[in-house]
Parts: sequence; C-alpha cells; structure tokens
Amino acid sequence: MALSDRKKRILRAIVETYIATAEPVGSKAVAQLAGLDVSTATIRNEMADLTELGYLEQPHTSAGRIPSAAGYRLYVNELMDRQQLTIQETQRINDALNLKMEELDRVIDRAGKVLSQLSDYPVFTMAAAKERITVKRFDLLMVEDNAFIAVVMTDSSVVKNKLIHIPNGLSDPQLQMLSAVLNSSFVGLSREEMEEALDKLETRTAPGAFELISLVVGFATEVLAEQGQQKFRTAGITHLLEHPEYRSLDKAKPLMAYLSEESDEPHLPATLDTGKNMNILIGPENVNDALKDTSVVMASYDIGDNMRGVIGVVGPTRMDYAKVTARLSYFADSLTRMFGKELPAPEEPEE
Amino acid sequence: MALSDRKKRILRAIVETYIATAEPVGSKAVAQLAGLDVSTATIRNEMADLTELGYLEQPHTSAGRIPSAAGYRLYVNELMDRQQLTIQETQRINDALNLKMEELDRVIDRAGKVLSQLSDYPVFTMAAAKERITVKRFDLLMVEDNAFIAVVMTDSSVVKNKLIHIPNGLSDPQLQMLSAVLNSSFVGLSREEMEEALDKLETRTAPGAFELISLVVGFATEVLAEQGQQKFRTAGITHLLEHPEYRSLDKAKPLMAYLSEESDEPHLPATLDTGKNMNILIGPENVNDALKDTSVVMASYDIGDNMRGVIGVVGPTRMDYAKVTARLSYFADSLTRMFGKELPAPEEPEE
DNA sequence: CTTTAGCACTCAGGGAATATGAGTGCTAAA
DNA sequence: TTTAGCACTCATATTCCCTGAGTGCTAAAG
Repeated sequence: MALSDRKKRILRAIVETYIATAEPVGSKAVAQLAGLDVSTATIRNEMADLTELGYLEQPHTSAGRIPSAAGYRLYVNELMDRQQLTIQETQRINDALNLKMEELDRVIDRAGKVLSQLSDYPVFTMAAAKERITVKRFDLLMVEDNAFIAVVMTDSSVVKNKLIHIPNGLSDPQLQMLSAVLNSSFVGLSREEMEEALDKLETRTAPGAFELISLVVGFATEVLAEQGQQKFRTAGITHLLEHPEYRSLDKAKPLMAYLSEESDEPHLPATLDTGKNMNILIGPENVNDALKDTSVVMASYDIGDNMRGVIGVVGPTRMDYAKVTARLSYFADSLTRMFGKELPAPEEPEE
Repeated sequence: MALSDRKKRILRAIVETYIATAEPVGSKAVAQLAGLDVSTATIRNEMADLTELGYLEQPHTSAGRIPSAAGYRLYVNELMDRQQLTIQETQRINDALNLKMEELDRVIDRAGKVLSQLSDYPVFTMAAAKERITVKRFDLLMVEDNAFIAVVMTDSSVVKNKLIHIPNGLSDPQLQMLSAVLNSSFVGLSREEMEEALDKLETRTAPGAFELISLVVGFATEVLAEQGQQKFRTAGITHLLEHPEYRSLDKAKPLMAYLSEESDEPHLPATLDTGKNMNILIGPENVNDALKDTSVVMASYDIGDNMRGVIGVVGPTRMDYAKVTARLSYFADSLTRMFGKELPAPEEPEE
C-alpha cells in the first residue's frame, strides 16, 4: 500500500510549495515544479487520489490542495531532505554558545534567542534535573556579627548561596557546630527526605539551634526544588506575527499568551524523559488545545550527567520542517557537546 | 490664557470617553456626558476652539474629535482624578509582593506580571545599582581536590558564587594565601580599579598564583558588572493586542519586538536617576522611534540604599492614565517599602 | 455677546452586486 | 494510462450606493 514514486514526488512538491507560499497549490504549479513530464490533468488525477488517501485537503472545491496533518507527517518521515547548514550559520551558532562559560540559564537563553533568529519561529527552552538530586555539602561563612552566608552545593555541582541574618549573633564554635550538623545529617538527602530529617531533629535539638538549621535546610530544599523544576522560557514570540496563519489576532493572541508564560503552569508536552532526541508534533498530534493548529519540533540534550534540557521550535503546521530540524539538531548536539565538556566543570583555566 | 472651566470639562469628557471607547467623540456624546446644560451646537463651538488651541484633533472632517498629545498632557497634569484602588487590588498586590522573600529578580518579575494583569498593559522593569559598587569580601571553599568555590559579596550585600576548577589541585595553605591576597588587595575597589590592580599585581606574583587570582577577580568583575547593568525585563506584552490601535500587525509587530528584547540594546529612556518618582511620556514626547505613538508611564523606587529600580507601563497614547498611575504609584511605594524593610536583610527569622 | 435651532455638507464604513480567475472534476479521444 | 477540452465552482477583489454620525455655518433668540 506504499505510494507510487510519482505520488510521492507530487506530495512533496505540494508540501514544499505550500510551506513556501502559504497558499493552496494547484495542479499547474505542481506540473512545473515536480519535474515530471506529465500534463496537469494527470497531476489532477493523482492529486484526487492523494486527497482520497487523506494526505491532502481542499479548503474549498475550487481551490488547490494543502497538505493534511497526515501529509506533513509523511513528508517529515520520508520525503524531506536533510538540509545542510551554511558555514555562516554554524559559525553563528558556535559564536553564540562558546562564549566564556556563563551561568547555565544564560547560555540556554542565548541559545533560544539565536535559534529563533535562525529559524524565524518562536523557540522555547526547558531544563531540569533528570533524577533525584541531593545536597553534596554545606558551608557557612560568618559575615560581620549578625549574618552568615549559607552555601549549598548539589551533587550536580550547582552552587547557590543565601545571606541569612541572625539578630542575636553567633559565636565561631556555634557556627562550626551548625555546619557539622548540616553536613552530617542532611547531605545526600532528597528534598522530601530533608524535610523528614528536619522533623525528627526538632525534638532532639535546642530550639535556638534548630531555628537556624531549619533556615539553612529550608534554603537547601528551595534550591533542590528549583533545580528539579522545569524552567520554561521562550524567545522570539513575535516571529509568530510574521506568518500569515497568525495574521488574525484571534489566532495569534491565545498562542502568544500561552507561550509568554501568561497562561499559568500547564505547559508544553515537553517530554524531557523521552529517549528520542528529536521529536516532531504536527498540529492535531498536540494534546494541548492552544497548540491544535500548531506544530512543535523539539530536541533534547544532556546537561552534564544529571540534567537534561529541551529546546524546541513552535510554528504553524505549515512549518519549514527541513530548515527547522536541521538547525535544531545542530543546536541540540552543540549543547550536549559543550555541557558535556564544560559541566560539571564550568570553567577550565586555559593554559 | 487659562481655559474656561467649561472648556476643561469638555476636554476632560472627550479624553475620558475616547480612552474608554477608542472612537472619535462627537458633540452629542459630550453634551450628555459632560453634565453641562448646553446644546450640542454650543459644544461644537467650544470644540472648535479647543481644536484651534491644539488640544483636540479631527481624524477627518465629518468625524468627532480625539485628544491631541497636548490634550492628553493637559488632562494628565490638571484634569485627571486621582483614582483609588479597591481593597481587592491592594490585597492582590500585597499578596504578590509579600511572599517569603526571594531573589530580587524574581520579586521584580512578579511585580511586573501582576501590574500588567491589573492594568491590562505591558509592563517593563529595570533595576541597577545607583552608584559605584565594590566587593566587600571574598571567600574560597575547597571542594574535593580539583575545584573550589569562590564566594563574592558586594557592599550592597549581594552574594554570588562560582565553582572554579583547578587541574593541579591546591593545598590548604595555598588557598589561605590566595584568600588573603584577594581580601587585602581587591576589597573596596570598583570594577575598573580591580582590573588596574590586577595588572599591577601581575609582575609581582608567581604565574601560577596569578592565574588563580585573575580567575576569581574576573568573576568578581563580572558580578559587579551584572549588578551595575540595567536589567530590562517585560511582562504581558500580549496585552498590546487587546487594544485596537495595535489591531494592525504592522503597528503591533515593531513595538512588540522592541519590548521583547529582540531589537538589541538601545532600550527605553528609563531615567533611573531622575529625582521625580512618577514620569509620564506621551506619544511624541518619547524620543525613541518605536515609541512615537506610544505612551510610557513609569515610576522609580529604591531597592535598599544602593540600588534603584524602574517599573513602567507601556500602551497606546490613548492609555487609561488615571487607572495606570494609581496602580503604578502603589506598586512603586510598596516596592520601596518592602525593599527598605527587607534589604539588605533578605530574611528575618520570625520569632 | 452668547446660545441655540436649523440646515446643507462631508465622508468612513457597510452591504449588495458584479467581475475575475485560479482551480477543479469529468468526459472522450489518443 | 494519459491528455485535451470544457463546463462549473467559489474565494477574492472591485465597484457602487446608501446610511448616518458628525461637522461648520447662518440666522434668530436670549
């Protein structure tokens, strides 16, 4: 039940010209473009077949054809050429990512921005710890008399700190003691485990000391929570407005609101834990209502050993899949490569 | 050359109904709304005068009038009522801000988001150190054998850290020494001064040690740079699309791109250092081209002693100034108050 | 001098009618 | 199986006309 070669060429020509023009494609245009030496009538017959098979749709009787979701799917799976990036583009990407290593978030943000510029579609990014993360060590640094800095390092080598004020001051030995308790009782525990451990400790500890411990542990659980959370960010949402399917604001507004974090939480079906690297969701394949007429192309990458990120492109079903997938996979590879090399060692002193 | 009372009432009625309806206001509507017991003909005469004086404009001969920039200006300066917030609104604002104190950036982000929801316009925020900031102290914490954590605290009590890898390891005394050099030679210096000091030090120090020092100092300068930088963020840009003046995408796109950080650097004329608290820029008063048909209402607030922030609302010239200024000033006051109380003491252990 | 009624005039926006043309399906011949 | 030919469909653009809100001006009234 495979399609004839000719049908495939016709389908491909239709998908590609529709992607380029956003207008229904007629038999005449296909005849010229598909490079087949047959008449438009023949093409029409084939197109009728393809419509019957569900790969094409007709907006109305007297218009050309546009690809259906199934048509795009077939195109993406079998027909599409693997596009090459130009040297300028790879250069651009490398420049953007290989800046002197900054904070994770910023690198990801920048990646999103550049990908959006290169693809002309909005881009979203997420990152989260893959599995259970724990605190690897605590450090406390006295500052003046009435405050100390709590430094928390996770087992994925993320380090966070917080300034904690203490009205009554704290002696050096007290600080040592505090640090000892933290490092002996709370290292290696997940967030929930830390909270349990804290409860147990309460009865066995002097109230004053417990107060301080719970402040630091509270901060540590926040850090773990934040690391485990999937931070959703977007770049280039205004690119949406460049595509005719969003010319009407009724279409554009909900999607833009959805992307710009204004609709609350329930975000993209970004399957962080999928094994596959590249994932294409075409229109109705999206579960989420706001994305029904939208395609999402996303790729995941590793951030060191313990985290994983997703970077994805959002656009109309009529998306330039060939262009997007090429750029996207290059990005995902680059990110994996650079985080593999650089994390958990954020900066190598070059010499 | 002051306007008669009646003219003022007419102007005010026109501004307010135009703000509400977005459509040119005719003499009949004014007669009903202004509460003056005069005929439409009289109103027409007055409106003709106001047009002549430059406070009103006529889109075309047979339409009603709309306020000119000067008209808005007069309205904002003299005619506008000071609006009260409802209890629900102040409650909402307090809830949003008085969460347990998180990082500065997040509080500001949340403030922007809530203000945007309450005002139905996009909101931008910025924050930066007011004056010269310096490092107050350095701490170094050895982690395993091949890395240490550098902790930098600025004089505005911001603490940042970074994990630094060292291929060759480091002995405890070496670390002590490093720390001593940093704390004796680089505390109290501005970014530029640190770089100078680093240059001078180079000749007098062993290459290996200098390498490490320059890594830590490099990080410190980054921290100072980041603090001094004005971080521009926006929330709720999609609110733009709700206003008829941005129904045409040609209008909406550039402004949205401008706001969503896609057009590079040269951002809002946000005068961080202005003495005034509230600042209203109406349409052509904006220097920037992208904002020519746009009004900006902004307020500044203090973040502790050493930083200052701006929060502002962006919208069409036909903006609901009364509503916006009321909410905005409440926000600015709340922010100043909360940062005054909570910073530089980010969290008081309650007891 | 100010206000008002009356009136002719303007002009954007909406709706119906019409024209255009790209594209189709079908039939019959090659 | 392919192709030429033809009648048919229908979205879109164009034109034209109508409607009505709003204006400015004039002349009378207060």
